[in-house]
Amino acid sequence: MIFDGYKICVLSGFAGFTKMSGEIISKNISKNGGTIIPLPQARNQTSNLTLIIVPEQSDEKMILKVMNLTSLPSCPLVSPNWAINSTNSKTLHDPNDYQIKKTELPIKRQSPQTYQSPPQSPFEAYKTLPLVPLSNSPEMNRTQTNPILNQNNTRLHDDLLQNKDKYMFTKEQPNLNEHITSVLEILMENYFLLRDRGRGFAYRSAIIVLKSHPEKIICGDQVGNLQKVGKKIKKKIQEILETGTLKRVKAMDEQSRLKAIKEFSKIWGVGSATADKLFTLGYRTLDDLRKNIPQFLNDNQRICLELFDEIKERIPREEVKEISDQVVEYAKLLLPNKDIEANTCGSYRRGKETCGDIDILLTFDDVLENKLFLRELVDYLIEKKVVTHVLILSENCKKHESFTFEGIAKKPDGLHRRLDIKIYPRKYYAWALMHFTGSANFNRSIRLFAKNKGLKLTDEGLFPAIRSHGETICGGNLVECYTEEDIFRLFDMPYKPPEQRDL
DNA sequence: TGACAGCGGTA
DNA sequence: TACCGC
DNA sequence: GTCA
Ligand SMILES: O=c1ccn([C@H]2C[C@H](O)[C@@H](COP(=O)(O)OP(=O)(O)OP(=O)(O)O)O2)c(=O)[nH]1
Ligand SMILES: [Mg+2]
Repeated sequence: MIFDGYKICVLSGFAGFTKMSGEIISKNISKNGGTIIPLPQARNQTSNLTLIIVPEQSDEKMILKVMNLTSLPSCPLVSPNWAINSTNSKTLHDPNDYQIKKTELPIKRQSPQTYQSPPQSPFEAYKTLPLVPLSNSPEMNRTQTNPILNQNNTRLHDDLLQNKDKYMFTKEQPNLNEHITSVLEILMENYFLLRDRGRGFAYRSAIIVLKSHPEKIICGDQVGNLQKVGKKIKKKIQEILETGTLKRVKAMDEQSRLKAIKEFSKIWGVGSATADKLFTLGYRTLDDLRKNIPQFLNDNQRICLELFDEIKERIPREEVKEISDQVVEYAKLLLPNKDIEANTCGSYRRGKETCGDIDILLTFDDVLENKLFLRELVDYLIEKKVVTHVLILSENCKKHESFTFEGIAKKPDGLHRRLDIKIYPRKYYAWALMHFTGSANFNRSIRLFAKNKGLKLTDEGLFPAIRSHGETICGGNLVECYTEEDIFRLFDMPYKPPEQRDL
């Protein structure tokens, strides 16, 4: 193990080095024999540390502030690239070559290890092979396995680790038009709440286009002929650029009906229709609801009203990981002989600092033979006081292949948090991972792309879509994919890391 | 003038 | 089918 | 609201 004996503290979350990157590096160091010392402990025993990994762009002042120390520790400060390159090449690189500060290292230069050619990731191997072209041609509806994807890769992996170097430092392609989309999003939400689905869809489509636009729009004529942005929306953009807001939004803010509906619909299980009904019954605020709980609210809606103040809070990334780790630990305890692949998805996987909920994907073989597993896991989590409420516990009734839990969990002294667990058999891993990583708008976008090619993309695969009057009659699986890269390749698209799927 | 992603659960 | 949420 |  290349990092054997190394005690390393990883500082992240500043100077352009994200916490997610820090987590990935830490995970890799542990996997390769190193010991990660968390910051709180590291503070008290800096002399015990072999080295500290700090952001490439950090300086002394920032590091002192993050570590809450008055003077720099004696151990070397090393760039994350040291760990990345070492793990990638499976040889220990000399930390001296990666020092952030020029202080001489007490570490002695290691003699180079016996050379091993770095094992190519399956994805790398595909790179040199010809792409399988997509087409609408009728041959497509034959169930066929892609010979390229079929070659060697049956091993699942946490692609977060596999692709770390691909995106850890890749420049994010952030939404350059947030100044516009943030306003349009309010409009979109309002229209959906008012059940004006037409305008809701219109703004949603335009927002997706604007968020993907590689250029910041600062003047009206830059809009040009962006898809889905027609005369009316162009005018709205113009107004936003001039005034920073929209008269239409201001006017809507005055509507007491909309204001109340918006409030009510934040409760899990309460949508626009129920919210509207509540308003008609005379309710105006959440407190009105709490004082006099409407009879027609079901159990789940009541639970989520009760816990509203806690559930509404966003969850710090660290806590998402803690609860995930708990859930996964119990899952593995329950099926000790299974090789369970666990991924925390949703906004967590996309690298967000805070998340609306916790989305856990569990994958293993023979899900069908373990129909009762999710039920057992949930019972176990309830017993262990991790899960406090069950909202939905279901098995995919038609085929009994995938399973979903939606509920509420918390850590011992923590707030109540929304928790989703999904279980899929291995053959759906890549599709389910992509689905559950989102974002929802990213899914809409790529699914529409597939649809326009005569295909149907779901959490279970890519299928030929033979449609008659909106009905979809589909044949078998189009192609097996084992990694998200495989899926992007199928679409002939460059791989997009999760953090760039934030549409 | 229909579609705007595609799916499962609940009532 | 309407509604709701992932 | 926008597009095919
Ligand atoms: O309408 C939806 C909602 C969700 N998803 C997928 C993508 C999404 O990323 C994932 C998890 O859903 P969630 O509602 O938790 O969204 P999130 O992206 O994790 O954001 P948040 O931070 O609000 O949880 O499920 C969809 O495909 N369609
Ligand atoms: Mg989520």
